[in-house]
Amino acid sequence: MFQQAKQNRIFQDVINQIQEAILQGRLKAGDKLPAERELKEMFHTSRGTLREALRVLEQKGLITIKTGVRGGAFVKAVSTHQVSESLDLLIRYQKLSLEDLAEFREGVEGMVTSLAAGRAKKKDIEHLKYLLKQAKIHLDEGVSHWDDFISIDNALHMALAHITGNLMYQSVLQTVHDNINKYYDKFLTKEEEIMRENYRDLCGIVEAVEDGQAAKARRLAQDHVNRFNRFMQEKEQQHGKL
Amino acid sequence: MFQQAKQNRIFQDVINQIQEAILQGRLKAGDKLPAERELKEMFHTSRGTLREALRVLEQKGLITIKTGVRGGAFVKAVSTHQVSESLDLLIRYQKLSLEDLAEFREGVEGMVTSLAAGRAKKKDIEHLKYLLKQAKIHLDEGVSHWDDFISIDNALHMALAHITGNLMYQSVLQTVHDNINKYYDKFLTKEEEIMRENYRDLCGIVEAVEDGQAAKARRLAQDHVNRFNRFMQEKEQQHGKL
DNA sequence: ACTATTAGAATGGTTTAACTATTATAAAAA
DNA sequence: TTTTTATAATAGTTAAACCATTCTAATAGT
Repeated sequence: MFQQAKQNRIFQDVINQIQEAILQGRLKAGDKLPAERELKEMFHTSRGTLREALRVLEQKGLITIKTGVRGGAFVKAVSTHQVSESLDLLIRYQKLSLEDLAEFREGVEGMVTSLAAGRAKKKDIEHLKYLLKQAKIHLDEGVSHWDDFISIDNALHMALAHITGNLMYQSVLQTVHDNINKYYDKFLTKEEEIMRENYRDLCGIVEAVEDGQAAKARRLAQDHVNRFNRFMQEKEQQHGKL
Repeated sequence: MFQQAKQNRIFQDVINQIQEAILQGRLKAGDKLPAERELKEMFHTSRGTLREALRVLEQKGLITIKTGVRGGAFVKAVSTHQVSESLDLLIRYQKLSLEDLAEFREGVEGMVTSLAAGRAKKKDIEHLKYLLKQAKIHLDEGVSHWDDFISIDNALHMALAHITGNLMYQSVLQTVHDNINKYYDKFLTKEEEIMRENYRDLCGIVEAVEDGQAAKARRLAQDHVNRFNRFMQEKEQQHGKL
């Protein structure tokens, strides 16, 4: 039920105090914390203990530390980076399979696209079509522009997440993309036919979103992601276990 | 493109070496690392620097540290805990609105329940029915057992996530529950009628899962969560902005 | 012989004081 | 005006000691 209160650890108390200050907005992104030698006085602790606390806060993604004059600990804008990193650890430690991540992505993209279909404004549709145009350009340039094409594909999915107006979907989708893209790179063969198929998918999705057809948009998005996933899993099996 | 190579930081090198040993399986869960005073010799570094590295590894969830004789740094089984923790941090930092969180939960519960409907084994169904029985008991005990009822409700949703066999859904749903329950506590009026309605929902969901009706299960789960969310948002508006 | 107490040792937690490395800025030189 | 150089502020590292916690084994009491 409860976690053991290890309050004997001074550095933990320092971590808590600084973290709370950041989460409550008393310290804002970009703010500079006092120098270590000042902080140590403020917390009535030693420099070593203080530095252990700073290391943890750095690892949590709450601060960055720069050396040199005018250096020090600076408050960071918390981003999805730490979530991605811990997810990456899970995958590398083989607690989480690529299949699970892919299945999760399929579900999330489906929901996102379906919500976007109900909320897209005229300006949003324009932006989606702009991205489609970019995708077409890279498609016409052929398989050498595969990477450009893929990044437009990702941008389009993130644009859909943005249209939902729901930050949670945006963060989660960003994290999933960060992690799964590494494997796409490893397991996806770069063929022009695949680019072509995916381009057709994207056109269909944007059309359904424009027409407000939520169910259709969801289905298309899931199929789209699913095709990617199938290609990848075939390749993965050919490679054998890693 | 590339991250700056801050290899001037010795503790980072220590972190990398120990982390790699864990990820490659040279160090297994439960293994005990040498004592600080030995490790410091092995890495040709000072105890302070070594301890900064251990703090980071601890924060990453790769080791735990115990004091006293026979204490030390023990390799942990990597779990979803860190993903949840960093996601939690992101949610709190972004001050994610109740509406966004609730909408996201609705989607995720829908997907989870739908997947579970396609995968539930006989034993899983038995467990779900056991939970239903518990819920019924708390329901009959009346509104004084509201908290017990809610925790069974949560357990049932997590059980469904477990049935999917997909760790990603499990950790994400756990995080969402942890965060949204704070609001439920604050904004949900504890009425017997609400308990009764929710119990009916749960029965319907389990039935649909048992019959393998994925689409129906999804709809019921979404409606179920949606009713909770509506109740809560009405209350929130009565309270005014927080 | 069994149990309760106590002392010791292994281990992480903290402190202090010094030294090293990095870097922005200001002073000096070209 | 530009380039170089010196300075000072800052994080990074080291070493040695001491404190706090906890397991284990020796001891004492029954």
